[in-house]
Amino acid sequence: MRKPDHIGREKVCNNTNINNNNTKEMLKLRKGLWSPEEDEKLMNYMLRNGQGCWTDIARNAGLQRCGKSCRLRWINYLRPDLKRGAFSPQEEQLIIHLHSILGNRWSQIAARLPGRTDNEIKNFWNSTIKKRLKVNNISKSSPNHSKDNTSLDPCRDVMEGGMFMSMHDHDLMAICMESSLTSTTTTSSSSMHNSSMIMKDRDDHFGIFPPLLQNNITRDANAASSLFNVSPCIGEIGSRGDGYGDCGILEVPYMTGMESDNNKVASRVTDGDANTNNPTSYMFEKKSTNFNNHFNVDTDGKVKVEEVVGYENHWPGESLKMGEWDIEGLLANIPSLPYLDF
DNA sequence: AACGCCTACAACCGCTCTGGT
DNA sequence: TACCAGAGCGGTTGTAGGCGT
Repeated sequence: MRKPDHIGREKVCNNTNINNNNTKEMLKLRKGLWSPEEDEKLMNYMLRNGQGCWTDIARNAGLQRCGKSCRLRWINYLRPDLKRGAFSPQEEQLIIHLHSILGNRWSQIAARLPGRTDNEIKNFWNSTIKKRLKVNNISKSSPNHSKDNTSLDPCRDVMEGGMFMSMHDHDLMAICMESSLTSTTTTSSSSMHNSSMIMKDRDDHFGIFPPLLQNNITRDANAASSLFNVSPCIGEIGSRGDGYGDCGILEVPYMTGMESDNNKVASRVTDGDANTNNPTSYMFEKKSTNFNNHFNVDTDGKVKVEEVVGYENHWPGESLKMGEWDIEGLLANIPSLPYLDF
């Protein structure tokens, strides 16, 4: 990409961490691109001495760089365990998947992609994935497509456009699951491409959780099922008569606690319909004692969403922040993570 | 060939967090 | 408890190189 700045720019490093008494030293600190010589110095020092105080490393390695700059260079470029090159499709999907759960927590996402750095992932997201999703959304939002008045439904737009909206960081969340299928639909797996699982908070902020991408629906749905402690399925979601109905959205008023919350509705996509082996059926199971308040199980055993329900374990005004979630715990249980073949 | 626009990504910047005193 | 320094994080910027005209 950019050529190394061999000449070197000697500027004052604005690192606020630098002791103000070291003004003379600061004036010598270089900024900008690293030269091969600097890389070699830092690499050699790190391999000999290992990681320590970055300010000391910068000084002891004979680098006219601030510790912060050295740290960044090591982490993002020099580290021996870095995996160079383009992101594989698997990595890409995992990034999308994790981003739907973690948001812009690049370091946490990077921690689950061996050999990749947060900076790399962040750049990849901002330059490639974000744009691609935007393009997808625009192409799906053509006049012909949007003349359907249900397009006013943000959930539908988000899902059909394949666009990702960041999940609101706080408030209660509902989970929506979209399927272009109905119980009577017979489809190939390709018909599931636009299926998404949406999280919605009470302010109608939506976020996909997780995004169900082409050819990955089973995997992602399994991830979701793991997060929500899913048990065997008993029915297939149908539709309801309101704005969400056409796309078969399941709305669950509150999701929390993940493992022990009795008030959640399990959801899952299975490899086969319980009756028909339809490979693309959404299956739901009652996890709540209030299940029948929210869903009707008809004579065919099909589940229909009837109404939004109250709260068993959490009163309506109670808010929950993403930060309070046990993200580590959640991610530890995602069965789809091992699919990455590193 | 020259020019301009676009993209990818390295690096910077500013902020928060954390641990030590 | 307050303060400080270092580490770490996420957002943003700058620019080399690719690509189209």
